[in-house]
Amino acid sequence: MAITKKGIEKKEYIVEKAAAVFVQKGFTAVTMEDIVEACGISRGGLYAYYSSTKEIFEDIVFREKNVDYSFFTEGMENEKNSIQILTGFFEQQKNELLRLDTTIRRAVYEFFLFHKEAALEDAVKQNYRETVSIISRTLAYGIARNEIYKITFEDTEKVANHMIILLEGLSILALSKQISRDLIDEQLEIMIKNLI
Amino acid sequence: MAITKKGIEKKEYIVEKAAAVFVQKGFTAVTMEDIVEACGISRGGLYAYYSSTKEIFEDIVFREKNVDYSFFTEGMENEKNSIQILTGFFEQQKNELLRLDTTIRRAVYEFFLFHKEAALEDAVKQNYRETVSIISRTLAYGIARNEIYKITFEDTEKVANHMIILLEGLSILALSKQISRDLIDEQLEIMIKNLI
DNA sequence: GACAAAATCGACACGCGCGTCGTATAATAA
DNA sequence: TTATTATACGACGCGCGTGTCGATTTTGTC
Repeated sequence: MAITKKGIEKKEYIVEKAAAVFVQKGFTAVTMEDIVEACGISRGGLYAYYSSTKEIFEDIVFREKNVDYSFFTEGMENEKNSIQILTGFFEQQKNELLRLDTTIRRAVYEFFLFHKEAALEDAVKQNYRETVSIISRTLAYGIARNEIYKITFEDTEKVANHMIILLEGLSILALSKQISRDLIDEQLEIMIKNLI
Repeated sequence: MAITKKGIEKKEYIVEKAAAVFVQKGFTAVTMEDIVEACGISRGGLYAYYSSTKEIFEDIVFREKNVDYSFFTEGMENEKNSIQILTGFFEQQKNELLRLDTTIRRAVYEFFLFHKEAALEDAVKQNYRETVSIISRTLAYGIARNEIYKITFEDTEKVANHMIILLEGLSILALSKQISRDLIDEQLEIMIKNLI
């Protein structure tokens, strides 16, 4: 069987193939039929592992590797300039923004707009909190090094939230209104300017 | 017939009833059947006016009255404080944010995530541009009155964009992660602080 | 009232996606 | 090899949404 490739779990295989479908069509529009087709397996074969698109979708999102924070931690350990660390992070986010239609993230947005799912919600919130935390610590690090002086230690969390919210806003604009690379650059620049 | 209420056009009636369905279920999940039911008319009756949910949805969005800018224009004409004008606008936006699940806007987000529709896109972009413009002018007005001094005349458009993007980000967070009223207040406050 | 035009109805045939289940195939053990 | 178990298949009946179209009702006009 071409399906059970040596050493690859069937579930992993399904999740991988299904992810491509969700990326393209979003969550709501996807049917079990679509996934059967994308996987090249039978209805029965699929139902043996998953009994709804929601189950599959959750699995995909949970398996998504979390954000990699080593960028921040290593930067601070090596005593790099805080502004450089943040700028690098923004650069990385910008690149993701520009290829948002090739990741599962767009489908996740759609999912949350009209579906409630506590488990997924918790996962996303957790991720959000972690990101706020690491940015916040980086800001504090920058303040301590006198590289960031327009905000105080008390502001770090607020400002970290502010940054992420702006990135979310840019995401939505990128998805629905096709904003330019220049606008993104310009906006990220403003954020830096509000720090130094 | 209870349907053709005196003086109300059939299309208006359909649009009104259908809007409630889209508000509740989003765009993708809605069927013609749903709308037939919501309107209390027959399949044939509906198809005489609209032949797809997309057509109806577009009509709803086009009929949505545009944002009311009199708030800004009147404020400036009466020489009100620019910060007060902006704060008032934010307050208004905040209230909308908090009841986003009762407006068509959430469905519009969903629509744009996975559907292309030039006409609708243009309408939304146009609206966006107008909002940037009026905020930008208000900022310039505030700078001229020495109420806003952390930015210059050249920055007004960038900063206006910045504000709207932040509001969009807050929208998404409000929809998917149930942010608190306090967080919104805190974030809007930061925007004001970056001006004065 | 009588007639024509317009509006409305709802039954119908069709296709699709669903979830199931008996059968067939493959893997494992004896 | 044979027996046992796990895995995979796909046909089936079902319900739902679709778009159509002839029949029916309402509206407008003389």
